[in-house]
Amino acid sequence: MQDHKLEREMREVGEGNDKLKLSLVRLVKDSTSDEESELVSLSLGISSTDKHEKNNRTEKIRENEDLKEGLSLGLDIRFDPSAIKNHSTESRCDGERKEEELRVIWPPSKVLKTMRTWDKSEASQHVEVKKARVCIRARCDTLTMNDGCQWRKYGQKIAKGNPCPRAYYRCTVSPSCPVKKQVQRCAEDMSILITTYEGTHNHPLPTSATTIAYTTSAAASMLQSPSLTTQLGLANSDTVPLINSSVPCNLNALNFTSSYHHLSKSPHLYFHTSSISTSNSHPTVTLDLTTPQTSPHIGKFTPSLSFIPKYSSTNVDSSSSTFSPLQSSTLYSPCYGDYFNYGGLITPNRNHNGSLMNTGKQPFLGHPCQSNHISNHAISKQPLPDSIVAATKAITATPKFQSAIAAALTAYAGNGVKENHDEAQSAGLDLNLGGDMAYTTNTVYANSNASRYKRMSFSAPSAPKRDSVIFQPSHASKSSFGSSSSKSNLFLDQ
DNA sequence: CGAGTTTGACCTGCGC
DNA sequence: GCGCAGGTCAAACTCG
Repeated sequence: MQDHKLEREMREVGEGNDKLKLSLVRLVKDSTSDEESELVSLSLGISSTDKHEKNNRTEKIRENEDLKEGLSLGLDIRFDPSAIKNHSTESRCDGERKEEELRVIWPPSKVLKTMRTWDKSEASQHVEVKKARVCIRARCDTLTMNDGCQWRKYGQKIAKGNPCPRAYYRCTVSPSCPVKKQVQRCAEDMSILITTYEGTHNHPLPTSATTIAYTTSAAASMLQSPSLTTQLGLANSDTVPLINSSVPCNLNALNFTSSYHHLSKSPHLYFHTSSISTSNSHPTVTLDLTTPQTSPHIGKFTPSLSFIPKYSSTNVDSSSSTFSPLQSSTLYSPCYGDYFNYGGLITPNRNHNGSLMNTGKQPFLGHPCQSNHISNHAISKQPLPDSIVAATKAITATPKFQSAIAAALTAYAGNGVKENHDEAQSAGLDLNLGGDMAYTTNTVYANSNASRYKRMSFSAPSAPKRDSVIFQPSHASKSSFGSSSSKSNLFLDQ
């Protein structure tokens, strides 16, 4: 009976991707409303008119449509000193005002120049917002991280102190989009890819891109938080590690939408290995995703816990309405399998949105540091190993897996999101981003009418030890997972 | 031929 | 003012 219900829910989720997305957003909103009284909240471009919309079907439909089109998210920081000033003190009961207040927008770089005459006394009190950046360090074997956006390389330069060239990319989703990013390998550890985002997308994003947008936006917003920077005592050239720091800030978006509830329950965010730097007139939030999650605060919350997908090969085949990892051509990536499973896509020789990069026959002439990367042809034409297919089937056929997925999804997308949400919380359930996020993003891909996303998918040569599913409750003391497991951790290794 | 990359030249900010 | 370094431009090039 119970299993039957779970299976039905699984199918519903498979068929109703939009439903899940809607549910997730509703979940986000619920969480936001729960915490906004005590936290500096980040709307991150998501409307928070939660109290009104519950009974407003029109609003839901519109919201759902917004999701289909992709959210307009980015490192949005509205350059409004007064707004910043009032940011943490004003009442947030008015959803519209909150949205307007919090969806801050970065000025284009050229506008920034003209803003440098802005009241410097004001600027000295707060972290300078004009060139705030979000830097993400992650182990990645590919040229770049696939963040769902469309980028065009416009320059490459050898930076001082690093033999690896720094590549400059510009967002090309919209011709006027000011967002840029820099990609560079870490000099100390070539396996670490450092991606720095700067600017605000002024266009709707593919939903897959909203993931990183959430993160960067949240981080950048945190950077803008006067309260936070005051607490940290940030000054120029300061770099403040947030490890073990009990700085209360609501970085909900960092957790992406999937595990949002988790943060909502933990007003204090403990960065595992992140820092804020305000040096070089570039206030920068660094999210270090290269360190194993052994934080002593693991019992509380470590954003990277939810940030790091452990179930890397998740994929949803909407056509067959089954939840089947590796079923499509979207496969494990050595990069995103570890840290950024934005749909399980990697683009070793493509740009970040899958359009051809360094197209075709042109040999890769980059720096030797990059030469060890897998070539496009070597990967993209590699057939899916039978072992992976077999593993996939084995995984998906495992009752534990199905139960776990179903239970987890039920908590998010089942009837009565809030109730299930609370149940999941009470059960200590942390639907780890690995499964959840991959599901979300792959849902997008599965439903996307943009063929370019489908073209992005390709087969990786192997997926060593990555085809495991780990649903890891964040509160170790709590137990019970779904209906089939009494253990707090459920590991479904193949 | 269009899209995208490469790469040397150029621009800009900053410290001395 | 000068030099350095980061960042950007744009012509040349490759590829499908």
